[in-house]
Amino acid sequence: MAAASVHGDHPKPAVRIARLKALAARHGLRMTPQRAVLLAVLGRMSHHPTADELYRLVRKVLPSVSPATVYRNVQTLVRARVITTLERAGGALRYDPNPDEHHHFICSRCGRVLDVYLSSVAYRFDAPGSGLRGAQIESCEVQLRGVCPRCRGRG
Amino acid sequence: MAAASVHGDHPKPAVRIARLKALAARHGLRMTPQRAVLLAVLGRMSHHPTADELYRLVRKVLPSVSPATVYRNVQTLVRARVITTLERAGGALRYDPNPDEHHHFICSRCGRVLDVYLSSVAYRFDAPGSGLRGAQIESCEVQLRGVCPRCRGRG
DNA sequence: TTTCTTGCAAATCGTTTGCATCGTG
DNA sequence: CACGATGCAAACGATTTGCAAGAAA
Repeated sequence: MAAASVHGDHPKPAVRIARLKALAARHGLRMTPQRAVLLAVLGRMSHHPTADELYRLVRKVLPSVSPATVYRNVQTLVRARVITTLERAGGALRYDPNPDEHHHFICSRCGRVLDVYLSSVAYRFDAPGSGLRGAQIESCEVQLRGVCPRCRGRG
Repeated sequence: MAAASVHGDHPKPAVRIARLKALAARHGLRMTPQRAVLLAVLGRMSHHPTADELYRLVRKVLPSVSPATVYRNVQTLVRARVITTLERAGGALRYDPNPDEHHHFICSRCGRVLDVYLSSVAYRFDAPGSGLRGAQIESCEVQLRGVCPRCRGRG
């Protein structure tokens, strides 16, 4: 679990965009102008946009793009594991363009979601017999909740 | 973090319903017939229903109940911290009637969500300077993902 | 030239709201 | 009796779909 890269400052947009495009290509996705712009937008993004947010950003570059195209494309990208969806209920679906393994912190005051890098996560089952005997566990995501630095600063 | 109760088998419905009603009363919620039935339905439930699912169940007992009433009531119950919402993106919002502290396992094959009881969760920040310095962390939920026992049995 | 993508418009799904009425505390 | 709760119906936002035309590979 957890990689060895330097966190806190992310790679440059150009690098991230190239990574996303490479991932997309590897999965046999055709590189249309719409998709290229979408990936460029995603690669420049450090937060967790909704599909509609992405649509509006793509439209700035390709004014004739259709919402359906963006909505379909983000789904395609999720299916191809180029990006992921944020597991946050309520409101519009949010996407996560950060391909590095990470966890999330949700501010209970302002709702912001911050990426969190944990170098080790350990847990123990309370009652080993519960309901998971025989399950195959593949991944583990931690959601921390609390008050973000910005909100704390304001009292 | 984590309590000392026996898990794996849940308390009887009658006990759980009483607990939910007590919680509701403590928050000054009026006990209408609709709300009583909703709580009874919730207390009998071991999975994570959508509001619509709850509506259909309540309607079996109170055929004239309105969807709006059920939708409003589940929200009210969440606000009063009688139940919680499941942090699962996509599709309809799901509610969690289990008032004990617990975590979740999501089956990547069938989508089922199982309650998981962990007696200890430990983690360490990778880069202490990241973006959380100054944040106040209040809770930590773990989402495990993998293949559930039932799906594994089927290959 | 085959197959994946797009744009458009309509449809759908889940959820919320305004408002007059009702009933619990 | 006051205020919270209900039912109804309409409104709403987010997302999905069918389909014909267009363009990557």
